[in-house]
Amino acid sequence: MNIGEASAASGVSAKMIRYYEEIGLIRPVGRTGNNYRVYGEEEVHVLRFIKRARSLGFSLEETETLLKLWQDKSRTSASVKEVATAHISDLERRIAEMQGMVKTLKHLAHCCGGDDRPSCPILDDLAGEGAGARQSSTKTRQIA
Amino acid sequence: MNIGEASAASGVSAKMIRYYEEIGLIRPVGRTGNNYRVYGEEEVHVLRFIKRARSLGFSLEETETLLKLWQDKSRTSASVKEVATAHISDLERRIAEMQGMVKTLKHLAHCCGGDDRPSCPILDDLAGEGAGARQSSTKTRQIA
DNA sequence: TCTTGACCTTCCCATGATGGGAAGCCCCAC
DNA sequence: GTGGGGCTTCCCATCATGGGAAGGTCAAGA
Repeated sequence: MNIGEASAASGVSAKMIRYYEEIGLIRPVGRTGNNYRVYGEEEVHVLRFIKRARSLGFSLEETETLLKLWQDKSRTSASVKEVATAHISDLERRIAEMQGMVKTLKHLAHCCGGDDRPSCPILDDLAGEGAGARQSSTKTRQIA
Repeated sequence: MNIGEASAASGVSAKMIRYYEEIGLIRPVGRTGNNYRVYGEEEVHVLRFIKRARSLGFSLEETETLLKLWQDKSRTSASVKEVATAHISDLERRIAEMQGMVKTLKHLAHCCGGDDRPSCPILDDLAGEGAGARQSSTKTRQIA
């Protein structure tokens, strides 16, 4: 299987497959006489694992950890769960941060006429001249 | 005011102030005889505006747009609101994406014993061998 | 057989926003 | 005058991904 076929079979771009090999996330595969990389079902399986981990928001570093745990038959499920729960916490932290932004922005947008006049509470807030918006704004500031 | 004082007064690091100047987000300020940048209250006000916009998640490009609108006395509040609502939509899309990840991950973590045994539904899912988890997984895949 | 197009290879560059750090100049206080 | 801290510019790193150039290779069709 060429890199293009492995890419199609795994959903990982050829560019990324080479990159993953370069950074040591996956092992270098064999080459044909013309220097083309050759992939088998096992390599595609690994690539799909990576793809799936990435789609769940795991970083490449976390993905590497998970990949090693996957291949380590003597792992404990606790060690895997630990990686997952840490990632969940990180996601939830970022979600809360963004929700704080949304809350503030929605309030400001709600207060903004959205008409032809220049007067705008959104800009007033950004300029530090916000009247009542400073309440949730301060909260957002603390988060960010 | 030196760049260090402007940094302290605005909350923007000196490094970033120089960077913002370099990319044209803020105008180059005057220099003293020893080539030090000199800032006044107005520049600090602009820096605080940027800081606040960044803390609400606006990109530097969006921040530049907002900054220009702020300085354009003939702007319409509608144009400002448009930038804000587009950003809200973007935030909400990213939040939903991450919430999908969290949902899937929590389900998997819930199914994982987290004990000394190697059997792990989390790894099974990543490996594409998930039994029931494929339900919400598929959803996450569509989002990501 | 020759050409053409679609592969593959490596290498360099760009993104977005920020930080780290080196080398060198400058100023103030002691 | 010396030391420490501030300023300057310049280069590099992050994280994951894509774009594109230059060159080799293969397969199919004229």
